[in-house]
Amino acid sequence: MWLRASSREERGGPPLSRRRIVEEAVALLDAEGADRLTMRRLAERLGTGSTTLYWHVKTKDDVLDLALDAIFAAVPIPEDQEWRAGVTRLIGDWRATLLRHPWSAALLGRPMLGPNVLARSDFLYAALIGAGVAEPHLTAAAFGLSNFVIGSALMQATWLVNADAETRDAARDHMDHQRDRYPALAAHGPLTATDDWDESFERGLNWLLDGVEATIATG
Amino acid sequence: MWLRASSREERGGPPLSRRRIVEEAVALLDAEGADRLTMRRLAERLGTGSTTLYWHVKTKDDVLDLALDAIFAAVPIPEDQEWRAGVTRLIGDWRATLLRHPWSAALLGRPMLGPNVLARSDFLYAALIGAGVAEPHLTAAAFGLSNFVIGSALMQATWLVNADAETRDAARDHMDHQRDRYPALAAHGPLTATDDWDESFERGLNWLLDGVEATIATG
DNA sequence: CCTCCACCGGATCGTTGTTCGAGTAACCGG
DNA sequence: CCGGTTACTCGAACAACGATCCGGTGGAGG
Repeated sequence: MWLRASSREERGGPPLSRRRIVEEAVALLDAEGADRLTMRRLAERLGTGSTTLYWHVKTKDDVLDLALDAIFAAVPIPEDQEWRAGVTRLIGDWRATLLRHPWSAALLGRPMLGPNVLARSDFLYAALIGAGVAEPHLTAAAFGLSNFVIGSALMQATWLVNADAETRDAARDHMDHQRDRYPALAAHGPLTATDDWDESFERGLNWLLDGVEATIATG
Repeated sequence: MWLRASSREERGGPPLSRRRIVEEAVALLDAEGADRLTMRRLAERLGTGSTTLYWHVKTKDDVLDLALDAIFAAVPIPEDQEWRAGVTRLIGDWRATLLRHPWSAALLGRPMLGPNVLARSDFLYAALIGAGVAEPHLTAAAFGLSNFVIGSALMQATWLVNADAETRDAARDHMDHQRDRYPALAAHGPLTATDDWDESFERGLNWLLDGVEATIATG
């Protein structure tokens, strides 16, 4: 009796569930990064055996897909009346969430079909339609805005979060030593400490929104 | 003598070199995708033992970094006089190369410091500077254009190349069954067969370029 | 002929995702 | 109260991976 398998309390809290697995996966990813996420390590944090996870989840990729969608729950769906304010807020929060979980940038190359992502994409389309954006501008606008925020977050996460200071310094030295080969890049490129990611993002976003807005009147 | 280790001809052509390894890695990635690239399989295609590769290359990540940079050799550095034509051509060829090697999209999350990438980034900065774009618009323009093409290629590679038809159909069904939950998305979103990736890309790119151009006169 | 050194690869280690099958606890109709 | 079904757990094991160790091998130079 007393030698039997550990009770629930000893294993740490509530029973295992897909929900708990995803929660802990996000926490693990936030704390240690993408390459440290292992089914065994994840199970250990949950106080269970590693193979137990496969009852609730089909593969590790499922865990990643679920974790990726889960973080977008933190992106509020705007309620602004003015379309541009709403879209700006959505894209900004979208980017902030991606940067708050830098491991997510590396996962953007997989189909995002979770409910949180779909709901926010639906808002984007609805906001643009409501603003009077029609095809073929509509698809271009939705794609352009999504792709812009994805690319921005991916690039920034790569350099400012995922890359350690050692890598950044090495990159700086690497460019300094080849200053004559890449003159414009060395003088004005990134890593020159004069760049402001947030401001650059906002400018680019406004260029896109200006272009979208210009298509409304003219059709 | 005749029973000794295989001669060079039997092992397949020229001696091993970092150059040949990268060439074969790109060929393997093109043919079978990113998850099928293995040091053992790569060595097999080269007619050598797997551990031999580690003499020419430090880790597998090095192979990926080298392969990623290698494909950008196919992006010509434009010689247009007009800055906008040159930038448009560069970004377009950049995108075409990423889509021709769909595995590259998943690797965009790692620092790109290879000579081919740096040379083309340098051209982008030089073209913008030559056009009269000054800070803070310069960084925003270079970032915006790069991030836009990266995001676009990543998204398109995800859906049209990496995802098999089965996944695409499943996604379509998934959205059809939830048409009431995501009305705008189901009616106008991607995968509705009315979307034209190339045209959408061009429109978004022109919105960005219009915005950049507008900053030249006003400063 | 000998020595050195760039280059090669078999054996091996530790780790990973995933499967198999034997378990156990809780519930349910009788 | 009981027999059996269902939901869930997990140790052992497998195949494949990236990487290292260390003993080779062959050609160039003295």
